Amino acid sequence: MANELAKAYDPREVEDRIYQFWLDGGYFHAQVDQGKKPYTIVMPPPNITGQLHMGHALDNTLQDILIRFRRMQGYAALWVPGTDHASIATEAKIVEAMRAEGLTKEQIGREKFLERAWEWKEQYGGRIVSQLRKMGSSCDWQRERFTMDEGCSRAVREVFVRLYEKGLIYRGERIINWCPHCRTSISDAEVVYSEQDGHFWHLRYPLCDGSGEIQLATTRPETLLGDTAVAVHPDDARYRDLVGKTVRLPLVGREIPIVADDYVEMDFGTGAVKITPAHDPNDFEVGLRHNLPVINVMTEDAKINENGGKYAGMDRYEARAAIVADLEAGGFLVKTEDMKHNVGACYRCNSTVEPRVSKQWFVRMEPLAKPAIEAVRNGDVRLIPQRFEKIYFNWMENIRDWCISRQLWWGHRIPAWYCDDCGETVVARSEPQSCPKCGGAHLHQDEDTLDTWFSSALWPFSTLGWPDETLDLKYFYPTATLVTGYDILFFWVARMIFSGLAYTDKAPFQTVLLHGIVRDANGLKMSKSLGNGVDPLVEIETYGADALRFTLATGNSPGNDMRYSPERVQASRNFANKIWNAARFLRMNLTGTEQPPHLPPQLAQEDRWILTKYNRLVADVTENLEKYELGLAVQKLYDFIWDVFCDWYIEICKSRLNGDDPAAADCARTVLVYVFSGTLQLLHPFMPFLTEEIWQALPHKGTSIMVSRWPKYEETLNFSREAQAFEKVVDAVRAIRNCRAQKNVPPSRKASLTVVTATPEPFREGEALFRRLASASSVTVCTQGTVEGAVCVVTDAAAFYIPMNELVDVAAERKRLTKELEAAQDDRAFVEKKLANENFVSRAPAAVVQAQRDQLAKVCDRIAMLERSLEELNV
RNA sequence: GGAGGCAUAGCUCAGCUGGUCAGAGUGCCUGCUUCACACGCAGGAGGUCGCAGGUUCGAGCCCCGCUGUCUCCACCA
Repeated sequence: MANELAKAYDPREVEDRIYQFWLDGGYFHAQVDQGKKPYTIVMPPPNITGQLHMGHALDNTLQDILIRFRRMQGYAALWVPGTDHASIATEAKIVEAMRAEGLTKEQIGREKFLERAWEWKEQYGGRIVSQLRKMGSSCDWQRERFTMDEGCSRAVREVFVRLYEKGLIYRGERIINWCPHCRTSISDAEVVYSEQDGHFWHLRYPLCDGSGEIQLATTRPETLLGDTAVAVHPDDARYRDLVGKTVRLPLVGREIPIVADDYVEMDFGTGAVKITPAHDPNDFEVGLRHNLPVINVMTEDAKINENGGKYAGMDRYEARAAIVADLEAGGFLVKTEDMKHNVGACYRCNSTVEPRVSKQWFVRMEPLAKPAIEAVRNGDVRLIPQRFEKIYFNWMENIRDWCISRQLWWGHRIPAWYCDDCGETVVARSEPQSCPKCGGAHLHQDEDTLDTWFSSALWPFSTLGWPDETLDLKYFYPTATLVTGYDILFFWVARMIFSGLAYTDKAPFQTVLLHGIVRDANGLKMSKSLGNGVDPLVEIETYGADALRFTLATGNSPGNDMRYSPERVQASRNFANKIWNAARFLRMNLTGTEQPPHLPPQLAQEDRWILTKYNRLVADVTENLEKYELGLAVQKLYDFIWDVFCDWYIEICKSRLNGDDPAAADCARTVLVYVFSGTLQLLHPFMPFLTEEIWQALPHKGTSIMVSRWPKYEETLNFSREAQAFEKVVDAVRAIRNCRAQKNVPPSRKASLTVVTATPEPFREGEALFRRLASASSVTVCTQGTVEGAVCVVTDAAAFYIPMNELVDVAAERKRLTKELEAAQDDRAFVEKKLANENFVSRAPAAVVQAQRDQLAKVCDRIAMLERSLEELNV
């Protein structure tokens, strides 16, 4: 504590210094140690273009809590950090930056573009990493990885080749989601649907034989240019005779068939559907079944192409308007309805996606999904909270093939080459020199790159050396826990699971801890466009990283969203300050010669009380952390530190510390340090900076709290009988304070105190406590007797007489005591009734019944004392 | 269309395997220049744990239904 006189904790003075101290000590680095058990977490790699937001802050806080906890428990705790190249997001940013210079990527070419991209990565890739340090993240920075570094890239090529060789990767003309703005395909998972106002245009298509027309409706009339059929349901009596006939496509003039397909819903619209195989996923399927031609009518940027006749060159919405106008003019438009419908948009740029047939690479999912489902079903991978398993199964069981090729430059280039001579496709780990089929020397590589998530899916093992059987991989893999938001369960978690199983034969992690989204104080999602995001770095600057971490860990249960409000961080900051001041108090009372604490043989009752409570805390916090109940653990620490240790134990110790018995003062000091430093250790995973700073200033062994040994529950510290006895004293102090407060007697006004009790020991020993905490000028403890004309306070264990004659209003006293008596009698009746219930006594566990009996005895004692007091008042 | 979450003090939320579980923070009220802390101390008010049933000796906690609310999946043109 460099600035130990400061009344308030100043995190800005502490945090960077402490972080550097940890770095210098090498405490973050984990290595293979056969004497230890491994505990591994791989960090969800943030995008290199990204900046730290509250989601990262939460995610990394939870991970750091777990990793620090396990490290202190003696595990070889490895937290692998890294960043993701985020192909589509990064490429978009670079393209945007180039536009400011008046350049397009096509102008400068692939090679130059990639140079720029790497420069960009060098410039900004470190930003988020340094922001993570501000959080106190104890990652092993020596192992920091990047999804496009040599090792990860090698893993990507290896996986691609293996899957291809197994027939699990194929290339084909299929309908995919196309983003006209990003100009690339995107996967199903990358499409975000939202309801929008639109129209439902009812059209008539005339039959070629002149015998009439068929009516149908569409929300996208511009796709009419690519229609190659009209479909009706095979059971639909209305259209049965029309199947096999042809219609003349309005505006285009093409003759197209009417086909029967049970994809059509008879009850919806007119029961007839125009079929555009090139621009609708369902129509594509229909097209396959009926061997329909596929006519692509759009360009990459969603303009009508040369197949669109006079509409060629128009933007899709422009064309829509023109076509509707022409249909109307041609008498083909029956009516226009308003209709809300779901429109898919690119999750990156929010442009409306255009389904489009194109040649792409796909991963065949079904064979991969099966073992991934099994791994979760049989418990090899556990999701927390468990309800996400259902969501996971639902997705995995209905999964479709994964489109993995992207028409982007920034990313892992697909390791496929095509022979210019014979057209052979060669998939290989490295560039082939000649065509294995025809021997030709001219090959060119596929232009596309892979979906970012293809490389992220390998993250748990590619970062540990896979495909090589490295020592790290053997020791640290499979990883223990994966911590991430439920929002990327499909994007990432699911894909890691099937990837791990497919390539390493092991599930990549045992437990997935899913957390929710951090929302603003009003419950809205934090977003750039709303401008309601709270910057974690600003919060750290204002309140400290520990306060931020504490806020994010508190009151948060797995899988649930949380709200972030300034009041909550302030409360956390106040808690940090409370701890700081407790430490100041200890420092002011230490002699400077203390050794790391050993407990003295002679303990006061309050020492046994606090040690018992502390010991319970050790057990509880440890258990909570092991069960991933981080929010419960931190709540218990808060309660113990503030309500038990500070408000009671420190106050109680002041008598001994300021008294004239040096042995008693030593004893108090020792227990204070013992309990406090142990508590700091328990709190360290949550508030690492503060706890380290204070721990260093207290008597301690070892170099850093973060590598100190996690406290253990000790049966020898469990003095439950004495602790219970002391609770009676605490209760008494509360009751006396309560009474004085009700009568508005200031603490400065002392009065003598007479305790009448059947169990005098704890009260005799607690004499000093009554003087200090209950404004007693003197304390007399006896087993019987009364004090006339005194205020009487009654607890379960004793009656307390405080003579303050001038304040005693006999009538008011009688009323108060009567009220208390009635309440106690109600309690007694309640418990008696319960105990009178045969079913309860016979069926409830013995301990529960006994607890009720004890309760009854207590209430009876209390009633007796209250009755006696009332009698005395009447004398 | 399918699945799920949430509904507990004015506000924000905890409450693990049913039995001192009716809690915390914040806000509010009343006192306090108590020698660590006003980012504090002491005391207090405030809830039929969404509604209606059921299981049980006993239910915020388990089951069924309903209402409100949020989310995810599917995508009927």
